Parts: sequence; C-alpha cells; structure tokens
Amino acid sequence: MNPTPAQRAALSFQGPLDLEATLYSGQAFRWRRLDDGQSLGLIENRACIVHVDGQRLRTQAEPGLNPARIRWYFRLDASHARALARFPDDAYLASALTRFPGLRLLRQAPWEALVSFRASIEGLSRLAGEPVDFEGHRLFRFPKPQRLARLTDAQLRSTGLGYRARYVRGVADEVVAGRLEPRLLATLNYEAAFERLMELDGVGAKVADCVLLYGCDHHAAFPSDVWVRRFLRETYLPRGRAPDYERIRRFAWKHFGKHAGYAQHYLFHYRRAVGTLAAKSA
DNA sequence: AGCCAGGCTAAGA
DNA sequence: TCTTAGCATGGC
Repeated sequence: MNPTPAQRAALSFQGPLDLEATLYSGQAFRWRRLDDGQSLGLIENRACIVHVDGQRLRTQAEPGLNPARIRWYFRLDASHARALARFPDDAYLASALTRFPGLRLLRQAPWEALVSFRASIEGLSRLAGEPVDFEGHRLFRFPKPQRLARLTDAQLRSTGLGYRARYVRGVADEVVAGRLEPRLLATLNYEAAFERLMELDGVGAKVADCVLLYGCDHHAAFPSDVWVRRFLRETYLPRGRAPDYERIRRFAWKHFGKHAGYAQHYLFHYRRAVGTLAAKSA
C-alpha cells in the first residue's frame, strides 16, 4: 500500500490547550504518544499527528481531514471557554480547572462512540478496519457498520468483547437496517436522544450518556461511574445511601447546570489523576 | 492477584 | 416486585 502523504497545518487557538489531559483522560481511545512527544491518532477516521507549539496546534493530517475538522474535533473555537464560563462557582471544580485548565472535551464521531462502549476499539479496528500507513506508522480505521455487521460472533469475540459481542452486532444491524442514524442523535434534544439510545440492547444509562457526551456534544449528559460516585460521596452527597443514577443526574443538572457533562469530565479526570479533591485551589 | 465493572437475564427473596 | 448472581474479559 502506498503511504499516505501528510498535509501540515498550524492552527491558532485561544486559551490553554492541554493535549496530554485532553487525549489521555479516558474520553478518546485511539491516540498514542510517539517517541518525539507528538500524538498519533485518528480524527473522523483519518490519521493525524499533533503537538502544541505555543498558541498553535501543529498538525500533520491525511488528505481529506481538513484543518476546519481538526479545529472542530479539538474544540479550538469559543465553545470551550463558553462552557467553562457557565460552570457554577464551585470549589471542587475550581481545583480541577486550576490543575487542568487546558482539558477540552473532544467532539468525536457518534458511530465510533456508540460502539466504543466498553468495546475494544483498537481490536475491532485491527480486525476489520482498513489499514493506513501514515508517516511511518500503521493505523487501522474504525470499521463501518456494514463491515461490523458482517463479522461472525467468533470474530467479534476474538477482539476481547466477550458476551458483549452481540451488543456490537445489534447496534451495527440497527444502523445497517436504517433504524438508527448515529449522526441524528446529535440533532435530537438530549432527552430524546437518551431515550433512543436506551432502546438499544446493551445500552444502559451510563453508556447512553457517554455516547451523548463524548460523541454527540450533549453537555447535559452526565455519565456517572464509580469515580464520579466516589467523588460525589466525598463531596456533595456524603451521607445516606449511595445515590442511584437518576438522583445523581438530577443533582448534577441542578448543581452544575447545562454543561454538567463538561464539568463531569473535569471532576472525573481530576479524581483519577490527582486523587481526592481539595476544596481549595491546587 | 483478586475484585469489579456495565448491561442483561434468570433465579431468589 | 425488588434484589442479586453470573456472564467474558480486561483493567486497576
């Protein structure tokens, strides 16, 4: 296969951009650090190498991945600052913002987010994705629904999916049959999109909210896992029984507002990377 | 090195 | 009707 040429760009941006926190905080699964300190991954299924140079994001991208799309993916527009500006005056959030001011919520592809629910993204890509040779590295694109739907159960399981293989197959079938259009989830309002996702076999509230937050830019989505629950119990909800999913999200909307999900990612990352949150600025 | 995820289902209280 | 174990596998 012919190596794919790279197109270079330097994208200027406002405010801080912390690629390390942004790419490796558990919201994206397709990036890796190169020996020279840059990061290699795929954006909208096209290979890309990035690093920050002052107030510019320097990129090498496959043709077809335009600078505008890279800006969109990394949220190099004002929407990052806007979301932060709407955060409540909150001591815990302030700690996380002080420590990781350049952590940005990525805008990833709905289809990939949908299947990445606990699926092995890398495994599925290696198994069924088109290989790409880019700047001396080999990557694999994430397979389209049509491709995943044609895989056998044994093939899906070979990627480490285990009994979740049938969930992946089910979602792929839904898309192929035209009953589900991942891109439309971003255009529905949050509640409608949440309900639609919950109808899918293998998608519960946590997974639905992850898809909506990381793949559809729905900031109302507040996925709560063990880290978020732990954080909440250490801070706002210390007594009583462990709150269930519904109670947590209602608390989140009331306390964090319309960008609760964006705040969630800050708290999630801080709790995992640093430890128990201090109520004072770090 | 063992526990636990996340969603579903079947079995138990 | 509500709660709980088990599922296949990998990550902490």
